[in-house]
Amino acid sequence: MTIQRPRGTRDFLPDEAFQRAAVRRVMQDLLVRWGYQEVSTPTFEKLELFTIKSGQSIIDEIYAFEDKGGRGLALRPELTAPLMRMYVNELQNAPKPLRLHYFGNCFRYERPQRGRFREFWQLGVELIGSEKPDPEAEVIALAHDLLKSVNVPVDLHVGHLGLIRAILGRIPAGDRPAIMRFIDKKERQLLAEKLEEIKADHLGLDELIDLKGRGALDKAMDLAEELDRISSGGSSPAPEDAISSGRQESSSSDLGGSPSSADPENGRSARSDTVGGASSSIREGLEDFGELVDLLDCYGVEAVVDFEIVRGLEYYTGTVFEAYATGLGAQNQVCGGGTYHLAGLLGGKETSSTGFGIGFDRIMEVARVGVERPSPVVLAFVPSVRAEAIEAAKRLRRSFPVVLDVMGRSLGAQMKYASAIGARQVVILGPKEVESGELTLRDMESGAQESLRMQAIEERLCSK
RNA sequence: GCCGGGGUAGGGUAGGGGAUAUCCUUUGGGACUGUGGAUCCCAUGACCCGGGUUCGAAUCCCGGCUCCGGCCCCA
Repeated sequence: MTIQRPRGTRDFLPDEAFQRAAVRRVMQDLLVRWGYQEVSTPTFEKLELFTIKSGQSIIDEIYAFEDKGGRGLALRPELTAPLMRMYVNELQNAPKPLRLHYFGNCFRYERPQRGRFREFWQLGVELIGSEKPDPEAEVIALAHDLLKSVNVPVDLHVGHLGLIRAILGRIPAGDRPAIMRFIDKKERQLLAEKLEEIKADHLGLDELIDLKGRGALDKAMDLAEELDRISSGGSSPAPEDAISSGRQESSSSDLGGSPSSADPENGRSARSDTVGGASSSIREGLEDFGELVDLLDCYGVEAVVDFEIVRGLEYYTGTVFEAYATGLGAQNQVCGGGTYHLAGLLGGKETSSTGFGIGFDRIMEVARVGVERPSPVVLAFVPSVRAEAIEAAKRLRRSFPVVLDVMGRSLGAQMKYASAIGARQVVILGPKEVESGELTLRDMESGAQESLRMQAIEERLCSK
């Protein structure tokens, strides 16, 4: 039996490889036009880079291994963390903001299905150094334009995590996993029951995640103020607490005996000097978010405000967004991103960034760029003038792709081969041509032939 | 990790407890060494893997691998 490729990996034959390269080229051209420079990082990294903020369930999906020196390594499961590692290592003193883009393969040990593979490609950007509405709008508009440039029709949803995190901060840590799960699974009935059970139904969580489209923002503001009133006097945890506790709950399933650092009580006492400003910072966050939505209008980007977007990543802090392609079945999310603080976690100066990743394999199922793979010109020759044929091919290759027979075939067989590989033009070289100094150019579709000098052939075929 | 459906030459297929496994296509050669597509001839090439039942398994049974789709999960 022959050796099969590993599960969840793919071979890309010439047609598909060409299409992928064409789509990639269109998108990368656009990225460069927006001033985002390409960078690339290693295929494998230290395992800790990916586990630093994650629990066991995520580690289970990583292709991790030990090298011969006993180092714990991992094939990268995504590219944001490696990019931020690179930033912290080498680019912290570069002028801000930093506009970077990447295209690379990633690996996850998952069950393959449509639009999901064990080796897959991501294209994305990170704008490092700011978190104001302006950079966020730029990044979201860029994501929108990128998808549009390759004719991927999408629904774009933008949300904000500030308020939902504040509300979760007031729910006992042990109940959060179930609640997050119900939100994610869109189990509204179960969510409502659970909120009632733990007497959290007055916090506005279920109302919040229902907020979509026009007017959602104003209502979210109302909810924020209401939240303020309910929690009379300084019991609101700072956003950072909500974030850090959010991390713990999603990464471990046995919260019963988990460290009490996840308990808002601790965070509260440690941060008692900041509590007064906490809820107002939520309002500020929402105001910025409103400005972002206005800016998207300026960019001509249609986006649905959607407070149900929570994203799986724990390091997102404010604005988040996702794009869903129409007509892709179960795996229709093709793009996701938001604003996050990762540099500090990786040992650098705290810096905020906004970025997104596009699932390249998923968009390839619907992307169209309208270019066809060109086939080379065949230079067919009579064996007696092989040396001259090699010389002629060398010259013509400066202008266009040329292939020469290497099978010792007759002229007729070379013509047959040219036809089989779809060559549109054949240049014929034999003793006659060598003598006259003019080559024969044959159009394979019409069968028309003419004698031309080398330069004329170059000009003719280049202009096509 | 769970559920369902598949796996016969490079691609597509027929068959089916018993003889050399069917056909189309592709590939290489030839008819045909100065002009392709057609036709003909020749050649190469397969029962996913392992175990079981059997005198005999590609066929039946079990396990595995893998592909497709749906869950779970999704940094």
